[in-house]
Amino acid sequence: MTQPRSPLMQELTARGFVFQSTDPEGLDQKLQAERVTGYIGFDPTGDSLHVGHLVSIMQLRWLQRHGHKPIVLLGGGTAKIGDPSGKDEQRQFLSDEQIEINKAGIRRVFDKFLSFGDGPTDAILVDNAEWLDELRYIPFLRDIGRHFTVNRMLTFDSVKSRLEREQPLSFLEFNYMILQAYDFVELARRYGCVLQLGGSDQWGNIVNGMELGRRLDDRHLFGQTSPLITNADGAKMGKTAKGAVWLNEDRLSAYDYWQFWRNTQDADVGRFLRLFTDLPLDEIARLEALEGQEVNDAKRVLANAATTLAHGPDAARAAEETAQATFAAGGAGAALPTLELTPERLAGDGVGVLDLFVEAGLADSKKEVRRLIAQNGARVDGQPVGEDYRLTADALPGDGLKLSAGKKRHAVVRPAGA
RNA sequence: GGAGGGGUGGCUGAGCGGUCAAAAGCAACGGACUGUAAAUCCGUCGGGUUUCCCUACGCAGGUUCGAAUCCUGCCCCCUCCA
Repeated sequence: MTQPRSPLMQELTARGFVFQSTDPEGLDQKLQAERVTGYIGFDPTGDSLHVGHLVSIMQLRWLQRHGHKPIVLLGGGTAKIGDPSGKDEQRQFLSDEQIEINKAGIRRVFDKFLSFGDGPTDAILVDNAEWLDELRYIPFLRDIGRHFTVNRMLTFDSVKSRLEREQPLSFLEFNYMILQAYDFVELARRYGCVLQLGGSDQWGNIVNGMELGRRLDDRHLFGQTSPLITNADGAKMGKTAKGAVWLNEDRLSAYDYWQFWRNTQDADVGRFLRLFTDLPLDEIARLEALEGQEVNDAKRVLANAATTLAHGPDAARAAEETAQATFAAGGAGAALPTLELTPERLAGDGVGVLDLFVEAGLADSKKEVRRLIAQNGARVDGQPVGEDYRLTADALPGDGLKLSAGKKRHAVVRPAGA
């Protein structure tokens, strides 16, 4: 492929967002010639998005920053069906109420990354339930269904893999790709949208939409996918002990989010800086070249930049200060999870370690605390404690004590009201 | 509809009357080494009022001193035949 000339394509290519493209040259030319409207679809199957979605989110952000118009398409309609490409199990049906809750949560995430409004490059959020819920079956089959051959549909990976593994594929799910293809056409008609982005698993769906647009309206639509992002171990990124790394503050604190990025493996730092921050490429190149202990500086920059995007500069700064106070100075930072204990609880014998650690969220069960203690991993104010340790009122200063489970997990206990 | 195979801990997957809270691997957690990295090594890995008790091998019963293991019924999945 020749070097792209449009700023957007240069940016996306240099940062590693581009995997496959239906017509790279054509898209590049169009991007130079005019303002392009592009979209990515998100299924509102959860009330937040996680770092796995970040590659898509960042692409929409770049689209907007380079003067084009992003559409966030929420699959309120398709969420009722479930994308068969995922796993073997059929998708759970979501209630309408749940879908509304999820849409609101997702909208909150996008508010951080895009600017919405009525202007020409302002992002808009659209729900495909708007047109899918009203579809009439026979007209849809006649107008849209005629353009799909089952023969072809059977060759798409999402379907093929199901069939090959002899996993059931319901007719309901079989329709997903048609509806997604139809979404693209509908967005093209309503908003002049000509570009669909997505993960590499969406290639088939994207191509379908593009072709449907050509057959139905003689439109030239473009599609482009991004690579599946794994970490240097080859594991899908964004999985931690507690599950997904959420972008909503109420699912994952800004401090934990910051820590997630701070703990990036050395080998991933450069790639992640390019994908998940807005930092200039030459700056990233400099950070990427750091070696040995100095890569920690790059990780801190990564954590700050990524946290600023998702939670704002204040939260990022607070997270960094807490990390600094906790790890470098061995103290306790303000953003650590905090357990408050009432005077009543602290009276007399006080609170035992087992309860203390469980309540502080550092262990899931008392047994786990026992295990921690047996392995010397449970510390109060930096000192290893035994199973018989009890926290009493006079042992708890007003500014609290630091509880630690292992070297990385910390919390603070303090008297209530202090 | 008929015949056969199977449902085990977060996942993969052994066990097929007692010594089974259930091998092994992965994941996870703690420790050592480091740089809040990776790799490596050691340890842990259902819960509790912890020499004992509770819950657990698809669900519900039964046989037995004793069942993840045997029997009956039900649910679900797979294969072959129709």
